[in-house]
Amino acid sequence: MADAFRQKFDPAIWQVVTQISPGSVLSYGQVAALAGFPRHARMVSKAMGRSPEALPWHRVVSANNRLAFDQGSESYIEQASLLKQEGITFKDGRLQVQDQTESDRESLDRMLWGPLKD
DNA sequence: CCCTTGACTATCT
DNA sequence: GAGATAGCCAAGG
Repeated sequence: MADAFRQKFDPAIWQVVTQISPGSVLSYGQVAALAGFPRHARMVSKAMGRSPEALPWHRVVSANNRLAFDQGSESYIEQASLLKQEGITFKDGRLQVQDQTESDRESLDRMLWGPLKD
């Protein structure tokens, strides 16, 4: 079937997105990679849309620290609104997030793959 | 099987 | 920084 891929991909994506802590964000590519599917950034959005549970989808943004939607669109406004509620501000369409993304990524690494040895 | 479509990204002008 | 270009890859026509 065509969903052979989804069956593994979707849950993995949801798992990662759910773990993003409030006030921080991850890029589509990072989510895909953390889920174990490098180079599947474009599939992330579709997987989120197929989630049966409500996900903090607004915490997933483009790699350039901008929202993936066109400014002014319904979705853009909604996502921006949700992010602002979490304390994230915007600088001329640019997402102003202090490298909280990094610490977030590290905690995800430990959570999903356990402590790493040096 | 070929072609088009994306809530993508990296790189080069 | 804005465009253009080229990879990327599953899905759907």
